[in-house]
Amino acid sequence: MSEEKSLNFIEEIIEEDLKSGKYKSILTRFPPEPNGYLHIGHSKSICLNFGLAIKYGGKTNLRFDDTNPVTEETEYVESIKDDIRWLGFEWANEFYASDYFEQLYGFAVRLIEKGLAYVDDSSSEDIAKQKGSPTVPGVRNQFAERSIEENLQLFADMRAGKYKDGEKVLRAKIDMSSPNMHLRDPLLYRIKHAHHHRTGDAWCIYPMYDFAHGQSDSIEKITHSICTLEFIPHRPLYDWCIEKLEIFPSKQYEFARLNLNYTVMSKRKLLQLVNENHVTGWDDPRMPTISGLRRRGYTPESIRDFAERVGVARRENLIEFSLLEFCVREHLNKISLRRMVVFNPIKVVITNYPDGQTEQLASENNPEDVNGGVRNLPFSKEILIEADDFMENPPRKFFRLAPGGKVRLKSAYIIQCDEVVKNDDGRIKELRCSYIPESKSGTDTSGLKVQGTLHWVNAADAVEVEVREYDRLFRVENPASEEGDFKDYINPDSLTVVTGYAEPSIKEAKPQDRFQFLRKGYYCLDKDSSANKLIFNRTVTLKDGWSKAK
RNA sequence: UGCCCGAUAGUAUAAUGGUAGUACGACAGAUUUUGGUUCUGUUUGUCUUGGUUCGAAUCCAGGUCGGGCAACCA
Repeated sequence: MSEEKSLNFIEEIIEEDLKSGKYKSILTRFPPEPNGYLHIGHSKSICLNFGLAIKYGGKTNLRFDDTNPVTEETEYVESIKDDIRWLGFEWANEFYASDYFEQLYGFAVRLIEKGLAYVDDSSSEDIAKQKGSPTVPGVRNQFAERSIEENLQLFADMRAGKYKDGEKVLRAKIDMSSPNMHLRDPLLYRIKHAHHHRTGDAWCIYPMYDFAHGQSDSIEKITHSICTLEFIPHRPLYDWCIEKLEIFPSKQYEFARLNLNYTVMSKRKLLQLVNENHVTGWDDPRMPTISGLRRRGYTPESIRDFAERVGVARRENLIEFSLLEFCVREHLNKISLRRMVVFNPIKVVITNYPDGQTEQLASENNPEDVNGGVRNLPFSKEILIEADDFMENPPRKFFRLAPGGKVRLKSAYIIQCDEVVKNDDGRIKELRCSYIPESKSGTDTSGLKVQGTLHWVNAADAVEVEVREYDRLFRVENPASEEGDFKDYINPDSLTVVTGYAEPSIKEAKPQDRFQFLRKGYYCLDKDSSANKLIFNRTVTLKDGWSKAK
């Protein structure tokens, strides 16, 4: 009750708009261009737009901003819808800017009729030149003097396909000396004889972003059109179009996009990583794409929590990856099944355990979940433990196994190391230990206290699995801002493949299952798995206080 | 040397003229059959210079620094 969460600046605007009666309810939109996969940065925008509508009882449209047929594909449309649904959001309507092409054409005609737009025959080089620079005003050319009738005819001819790509454009007539470059007679329509993923060959002229986005918002009666900071200078043009066309006044608000350290967050760069095979695809678990994070084992809940925690403001930011890791650990800790997997095994022979005997020991599936149940672990004379968990000459505060020392095997017995058997080359062959029969987990009457508890696997039942351990994709915090090519900063060790020896219950793993490999990290089954070869992705390690102390 | 946006602990984000708070990180301790979890504590901050005011992170002015803007991309 008492914890009143403060509002971000957009929520403040919305609450004010609702309170003043400006709107009875709000309508937002998420407007991706279908030219790539969605990434964690988009998830901030998705959570914001959908989250706002949920919070204030409004609705959100999904609108594909598909005004450039050259780069856009249906494959991307499908992946985007999958990702949004997976994140847990439902859109009120699925729209496309291309749905409005006819209407947009009409808007352009209206502008021409008002003397506010003209057809320009200049080359793109000439247009750029005439625009001037931020410090030098632009100059208007003779084409701006064409009559309304001529412009109407020319624009109709553009649509009819009488001209080649680049021969003509439609421009707004605003102010060639505006300090805002976007107002120096911006292009409204260009000719592209290209096949569109939805309208096919119906059109050969396509509206530019600035003539499509705001009007699409307006057509849908979007109340709050939320975009990123780089569109701030577009806002006067957004408002200009709406004002001159006298259509529903949607309003644009800008927030700072999400940046995450040790990765890149631009579709162009991510596409390069895919195309040049630095990763295996858009859903490579090292990618910051939503599909990559999903395959890596991230949960929608953790990503939504992350989006909530990073906040919404207007200043540039670079979020630490550790925050994302915190969010996913927090969720996975609650839901994942505990399993024991040894990565770098050494054999332990329990000398006083009866030959040929195997017993089943129950172990909780998840100590965080009282209803999680248990599974059985076979235990016998020969088991495997982690090589790291034994040291012949341990430093102080080493809570694991050492010659003469005692340690608990998780959910099993306390053992004591009696002898280290080595190969000729001096490497440890096996540890010979004795167990304390009355120290059995749950019925321990030994009275012994040990400092360490180890994970282990019964040697005879160990299941070999492939484990893919991922590390950050880049060696530097902000690859995009480094000198030279961002790809020079790729971390060569972002993927390490190891073999794990898992307890037998791992064979029941299903694609949706999430595991905590005890004392190691969180893992999930990868889609590359087959019946006789299980492959796990490491989502994130467990926090490790010991390796830091060393 | 134009215009626009921004600047609060290491990183984010609050405080809306009246006690600078929260989260993550880091560090220390307690608990623990995961060196995990949980719990407790500690550390570190208003870019700068003036002004307005009883009182400024907040308002005003100058400066500094960072980002954006001159695609027939979105």
